[in-house]
Amino acid sequence: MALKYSRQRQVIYDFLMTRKDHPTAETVYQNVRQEYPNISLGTVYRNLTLLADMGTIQRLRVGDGIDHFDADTSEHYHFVCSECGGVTDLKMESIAEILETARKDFDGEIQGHVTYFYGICDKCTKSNLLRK
Amino acid sequence: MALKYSRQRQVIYDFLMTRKDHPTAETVYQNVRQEYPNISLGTVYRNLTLLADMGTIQRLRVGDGIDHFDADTSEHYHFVCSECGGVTDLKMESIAEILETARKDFDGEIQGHVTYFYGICDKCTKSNLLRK
DNA sequence: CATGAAATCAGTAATGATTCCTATTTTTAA
DNA sequence: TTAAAAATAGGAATCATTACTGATTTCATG
Repeated sequence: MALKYSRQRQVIYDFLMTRKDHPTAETVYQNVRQEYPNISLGTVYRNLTLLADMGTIQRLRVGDGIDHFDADTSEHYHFVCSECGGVTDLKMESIAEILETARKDFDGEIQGHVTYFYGICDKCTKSNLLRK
Repeated sequence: MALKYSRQRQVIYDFLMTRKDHPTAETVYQNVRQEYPNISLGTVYRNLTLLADMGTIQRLRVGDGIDHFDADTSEHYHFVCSECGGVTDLKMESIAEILETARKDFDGEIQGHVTYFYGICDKCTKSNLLRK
């Protein structure tokens, strides 16, 4: 039960901290494999889940059916590009007040909310212009 | 390309309209099968996707890895119980203003947002009390 | 430092939701 | 009535993720 150190977990976490694009488990695997050639995909999944359960990292579910991971656990929001599928950070003031709005007329305990925004990212908008 | 009537699609949509608990494809299948015994699961998936693409129904992704469907396409929010996994409607005033908040400092076009709330539903809270 | 129980691992098989494929059936415009 | 287009049933395939297993690593304790 007690957590023991593991080189693999360290490498996975270190890698995730270098990225701001919220990679998937597969992407983490492909990258970590560069310096740790025989790490297994199962180990990547297990450790990402472990880290997420501990609250050390965040698991993002943005509707594309694939889990994304984020080493930044501070309150912030995400934007998903409908064209390239990229997931980026969205710096904005807190919208935590929507919790109060939701609680107004609801029986049951509202503990939190998940919000993400979607549209077309800057990069895709620009490359679309070039294409015309 | 042109849409043709299909009895199966009709039955699927009719069933979905009777439910307010946002069933999954599997649940739709199990129920529709009662009155239409040899409908196939693939047909249910195909039609739910078709209806969602047309905007006739809504596809909900609430983080449990299974798609839920809702015949109510009006603006409203959803609550997911962390205990029983149930998805229920949440009557609350519009929080569409968070789009403006998000647009303030973002390069790229924000078209919409997905928000759902989570916690413990009334039913689970009450049955938890009984258990103590 | 040695050691052994617990944790972790690599590799692979299994799972589960969803999509794809194909031969057959249904719909519908002409 | 008929034939092209759309839809279907049934089953195979896909893909992200989880589970299993025997080997390896970690680390508290002697």
